[in-house]
Amino acid sequence: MADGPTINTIAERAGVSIASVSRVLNGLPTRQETVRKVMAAADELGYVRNAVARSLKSRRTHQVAFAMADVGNPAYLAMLREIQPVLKAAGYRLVLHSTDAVVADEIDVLHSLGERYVDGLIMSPLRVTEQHLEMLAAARAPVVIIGSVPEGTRADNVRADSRTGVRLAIDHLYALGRRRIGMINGPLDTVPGAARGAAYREALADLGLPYDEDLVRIGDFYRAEGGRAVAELLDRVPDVDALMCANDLIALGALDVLRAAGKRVPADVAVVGMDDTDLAAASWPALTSVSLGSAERGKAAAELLLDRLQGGDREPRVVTVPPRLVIRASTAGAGAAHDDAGRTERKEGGA
Amino acid sequence: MADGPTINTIAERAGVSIASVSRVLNGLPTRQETVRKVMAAADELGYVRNAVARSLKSRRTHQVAFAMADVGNPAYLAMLREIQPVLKAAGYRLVLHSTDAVVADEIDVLHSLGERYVDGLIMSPLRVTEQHLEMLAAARAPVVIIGSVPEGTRADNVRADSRTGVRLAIDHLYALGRRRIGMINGPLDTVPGAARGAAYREALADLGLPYDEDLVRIGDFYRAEGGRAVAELLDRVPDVDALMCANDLIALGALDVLRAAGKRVPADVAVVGMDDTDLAAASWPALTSVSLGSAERGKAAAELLLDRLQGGDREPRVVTVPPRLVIRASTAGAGAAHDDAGRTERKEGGA
DNA sequence: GCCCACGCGGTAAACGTTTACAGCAATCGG
DNA sequence: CCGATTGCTGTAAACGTTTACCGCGTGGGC
Repeated sequence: MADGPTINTIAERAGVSIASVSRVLNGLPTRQETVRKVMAAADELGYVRNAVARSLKSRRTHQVAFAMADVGNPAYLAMLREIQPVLKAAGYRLVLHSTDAVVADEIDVLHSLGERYVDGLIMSPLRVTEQHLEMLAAARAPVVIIGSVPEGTRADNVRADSRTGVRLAIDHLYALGRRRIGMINGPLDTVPGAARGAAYREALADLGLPYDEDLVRIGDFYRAEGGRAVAELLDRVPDVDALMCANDLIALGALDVLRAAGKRVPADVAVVGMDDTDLAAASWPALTSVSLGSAERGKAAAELLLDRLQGGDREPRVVTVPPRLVIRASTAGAGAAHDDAGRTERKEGGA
Repeated sequence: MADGPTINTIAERAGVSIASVSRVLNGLPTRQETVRKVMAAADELGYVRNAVARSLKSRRTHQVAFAMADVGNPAYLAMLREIQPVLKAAGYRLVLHSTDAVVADEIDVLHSLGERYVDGLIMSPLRVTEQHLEMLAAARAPVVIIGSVPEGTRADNVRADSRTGVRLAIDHLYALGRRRIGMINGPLDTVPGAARGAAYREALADLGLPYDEDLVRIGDFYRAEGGRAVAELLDRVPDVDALMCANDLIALGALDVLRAAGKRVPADVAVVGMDDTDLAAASWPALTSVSLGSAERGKAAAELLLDRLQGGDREPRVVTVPPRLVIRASTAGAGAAHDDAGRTERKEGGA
């Protein structure tokens, strides 16, 4: 492999100084003749700029990190799908971190910003601890947080509005005549878990429905756990007629268990998921799901970060993406509301 | 933010030379006293090593790139999920490229290896062109290809065996008594498309079934396209009794269309997908699917690359991951073969 | 015909590390 | 008691760029 050509090799071959080579390569004003010679030499040698040396001098890596809680979670993937092209278009590479929602790993990522291998970071922590906030304040590079963060945190922030989202779903169920509406939630010490639980309670209250502890079960944000929680709920409240699930995976678990228990969906029990992932459209019956705009949030986060990287020191900005209820067969009855091809068309929404 | 501390700042503060600081930081033999002073200074200053400068000098970036054809495709995601932790454990960061299966983009990625911002690359091209091979030969860093590559290519290579995979599926359908077995394939100029098409033909021949052009439809590897192709097939061959789909997305499209056409699955038409993605377990009826070991392939690729990065110049190696048929309700009848929790347990297979 | 301005291009320093080499003190063997 | 060895440490050069600065030659204005 012979240790590729450098700017020096070119300079020698073209008979000019390395400064000139650099200038040509960067398109700075240079005499035509010189440009020609340098270009020719570069071509012949198959020269490619060394990104590392460049970064060292220019203090810009043209890399951005995205720390996702879980590579397996389709909601984060939806973000990733949007983030990637935005960054790419702006000439940034994407470094992917998976933190498995482990706080220590997230802190690690924030700490590693000090190594300066990226120009900025997009992060979506499930839990936000005191330590997160400290590290955030001390961060050596701009950070955009996807998810809610306390008032006054000095970081750009993109939020979903799961409160309104849950509200949309409950109203929908209510309008369908459901009155025994259960909730299957994830851990309450997570940001989304807490928000969704509170919103559920609030929505019931506003509709004049009683809050019944037996109707609320806590599991984890995964399919098997969700199923387990549903089984528990069925045990206590056999006549439940609707389930609000804190995400789509839980809802899939709910479908599994309901089917096994001989309940018809939606005739006996209507099911609503959350995040409107690809799985919602793939399942059968297709899941009604509250879209929290994962894609839009990803896009917004990427754009905020780019803006901050290019622009200067504006005040931190908060973007809130409105939720949207996507109605499918799991609530809308036998009409098999065939929304079909999954991704493709959903282009409304977005602030 | 004040321009973070460098090795120089520490040296000054600790009253030693920068060489000593570097030595301490790298754990090279040093007097206890010196170690103490340096560590203290580093701590007080909140020093973090600059990765870029480090890379420049050491010629190692501790980054590896993964170029996936499509961030949306669950098969690639399965790879990603395995690649990420392997790299992380070895101290490498992951740079993610999405090429949208566009040849020019893939070539771009190969070319950019010359920038030396990564130590190696894992790539999974859908098509392999002459240009790919040229660039591969000239690549400035080790590359592992996931997918088949011509004999004699000097690159590590991880393959699926879709030939055997298709065979498993067809044999299964045959054993269930199906004789009018259709195939919905992706483009024939892709590596997997070609392989799967040929394998289908072969499998039929071996079973003594006639090859009927009307039973084969070509679409693309997506859901809507898959559905369209199935509709076409139904039109020509109304009594088709089984469908071999070239991937799970196509199979989902098939389920959509069959349902709309009033065909029962599997009673009237059995459906087999391929790749055994999460979607297969989520759909209803759950899809029988041929696992081509995406996860295993990802893992193997990462391990090959690491080995090459650490070890020296061994001969290129080819790893083939055996396929596995995962039987679910879409072929196995009403028994609703509840394989449930999606990921979690499937731990067999793997070479 | 001089001086100044201007356009180019070269020299060298810097970015923050790692590391070869040399120097120096202390220790050991003879 | 001296030379050689050993154990640490400091100096300086490199890694491959970008860029501030300076010098040179040309052309124009007076």
